[in-house]
Amino acid sequence: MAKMRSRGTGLPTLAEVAAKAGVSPITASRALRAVPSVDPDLVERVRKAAKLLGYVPNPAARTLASARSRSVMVLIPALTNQLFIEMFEMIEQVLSARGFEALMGHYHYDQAEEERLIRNYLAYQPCGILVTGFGQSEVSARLLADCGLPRIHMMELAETADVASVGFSQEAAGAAVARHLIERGRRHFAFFGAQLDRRLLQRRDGFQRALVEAGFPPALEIMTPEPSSIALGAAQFSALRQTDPGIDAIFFCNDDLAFGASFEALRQGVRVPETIAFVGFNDLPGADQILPRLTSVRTPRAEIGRCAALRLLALIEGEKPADTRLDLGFELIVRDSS
Amino acid sequence: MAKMRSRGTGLPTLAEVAAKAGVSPITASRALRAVPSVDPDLVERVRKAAKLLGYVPNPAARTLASARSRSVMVLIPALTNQLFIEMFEMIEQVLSARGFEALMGHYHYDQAEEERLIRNYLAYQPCGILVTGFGQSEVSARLLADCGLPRIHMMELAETADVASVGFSQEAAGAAVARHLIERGRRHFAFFGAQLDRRLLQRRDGFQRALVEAGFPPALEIMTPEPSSIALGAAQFSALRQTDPGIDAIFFCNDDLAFGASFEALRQGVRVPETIAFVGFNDLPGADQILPRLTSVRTPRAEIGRCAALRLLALIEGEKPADTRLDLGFELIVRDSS
DNA sequence: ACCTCGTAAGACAGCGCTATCTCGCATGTT
DNA sequence: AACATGCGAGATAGCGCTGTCTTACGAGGT
Repeated sequence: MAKMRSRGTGLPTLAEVAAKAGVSPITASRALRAVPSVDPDLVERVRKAAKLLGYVPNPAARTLASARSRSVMVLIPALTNQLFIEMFEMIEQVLSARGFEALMGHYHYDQAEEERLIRNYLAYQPCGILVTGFGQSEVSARLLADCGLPRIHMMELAETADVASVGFSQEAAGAAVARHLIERGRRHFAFFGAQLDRRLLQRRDGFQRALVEAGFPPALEIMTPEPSSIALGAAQFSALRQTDPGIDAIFFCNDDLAFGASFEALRQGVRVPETIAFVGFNDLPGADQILPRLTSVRTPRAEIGRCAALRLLALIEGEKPADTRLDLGFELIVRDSS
Repeated sequence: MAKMRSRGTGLPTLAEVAAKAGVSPITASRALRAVPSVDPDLVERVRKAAKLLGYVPNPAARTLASARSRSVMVLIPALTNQLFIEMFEMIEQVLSARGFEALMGHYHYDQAEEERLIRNYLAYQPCGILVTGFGQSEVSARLLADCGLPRIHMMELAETADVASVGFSQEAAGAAVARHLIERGRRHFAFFGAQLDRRLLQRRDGFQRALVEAGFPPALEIMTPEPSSIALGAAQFSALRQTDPGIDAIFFCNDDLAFGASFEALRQGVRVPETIAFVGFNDLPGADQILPRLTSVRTPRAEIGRCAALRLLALIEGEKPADTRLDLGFELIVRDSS
């Protein structure tokens, strides 16, 4: 019995479970993996033995033997944006309900870091990939394509039909904001951007295009590559009031910028929406509480996470993808700030 | 050479690297792990070959062979509190700089979920554990103790010297807030709590004790087990104004509650700090921007993450722990709200 | 009664790596 | 010169599990 010593962690091995159930290790393995060709009675016995011993399969051994883990690589630009947390939590929930795990990595909106992450996580032999958007470096894109793993891009919609994507049209969202502000009688527009990732630029493009199509000059762009934050929004707004007091509507690329600007407006006594209208993006918690309550674009991040995870699991299980593009839309939530 | 086929992911194996460098696999393994007894020239050659081929070690094989991974289990109550994100990012940074990885799990402040997580992650054979606080279930505590892995508790300080901890005194922080409010001439206190985890209760205890010691009656406690949020803070404050208009100082267990209350106060025309003083906790982003700028307790979460990770790595490398308790303190940031 | 066939259970090997033991060689000692 | 010593490099085995092949056995056909 020396061969059946427990693992260092104190967890039992499959062999011990098999011995307890009076079957061979292979049968125990099959029973626990729900391989169909096992006698239901034996399955029951093995299950019971496993539960009794507190058996947890060794994922390292499993991965090594099968050349495939039960983990899904999930790549997220940053953890500091609540947006991605909400998306990720849904992904995790769907995966764990089906016995999969999320191997989550975040790269601070940095392509090089994303590339390192992909390389590292590929070594874990994940069974699928969920990745945010399409802004990868060329090397990253090739790594993702060459590994041949099922993969779904989230938050953005693919331009071609050969890649699966779940998200919404960032451009359409930007355009919707423009139309709303025009409808409210605004004439002098600004766009506030930070971080400057791909999706933000798409929103801006949609916003500008809609303005131009309606006969307005393009909006003033206040852009910075630094991360979006409340303090930054306040500073940007303060600066704008100095340089361009005529602006009567601002579209913020993210709610936190809008929050900061709202605080600054209150401080300076600038009246929102009378003097200037604010529209945020994402409808983060607090948008419905701040003064004035913020008009914002509600993005379906949780639903994106859920659908992307479900579709990925379908691909992993060998299903043929029906639609490769899933547009979950967005919703403009009009509140007091516009 | 059939034995040297690449892995399914397209990544090369150690054997391929070794062949390229003209050494045995075992020497390549040692060279890449920086085992001292290898000729520097060979190390160089192996390194070069590995780089050329884009070699990434297979963590499953490594873990299986050595019965120990390079992963550290990191347990966090929730991802929705920016506090823990900041702590986690520091942990990750320290770990990855030393070639370790974080195996992060969050349990929605739920003991049962935490227990499941521990069991699952133990199967990954991590080399150490970073865990938030001391509020584990008995089973979890036993699992953690029995696995014999180096472990450090974060955010809270241990009561006994046999467990390592890095944090600050939540009680002392609560007491400091009480003293500050008393000093500001406040007389009628309330404590707003949500989530009701251990650390929150410690803060409350410190707050109440300091009030009583100064001769005041204990503060009115507005507590709910639901998660802390901006909307909740607004609702709690609104309710309090109805039931207890005489309260002239509130200590919020987390800044988001204070944010919500600040919005509601603005909406209702309740003057802060003239009519009522607000003190938050954690000094989250935005506390310095909101109206009025919020007095809050700045907690050293990033530093806690950094120190905890460094100390854990020291333990993993076999060092004897000097201090088992590391108190990183806190700072009361007095702003306009009190 | 004989054979085929399908199904359930086991045997076997091996995933990619590292712990451990072994060996060869250069160095130092008397 | 004979021997002990140390050190760098290789050989060997095995981590815990699963893919694949093999075997045992009962059912069904003639």
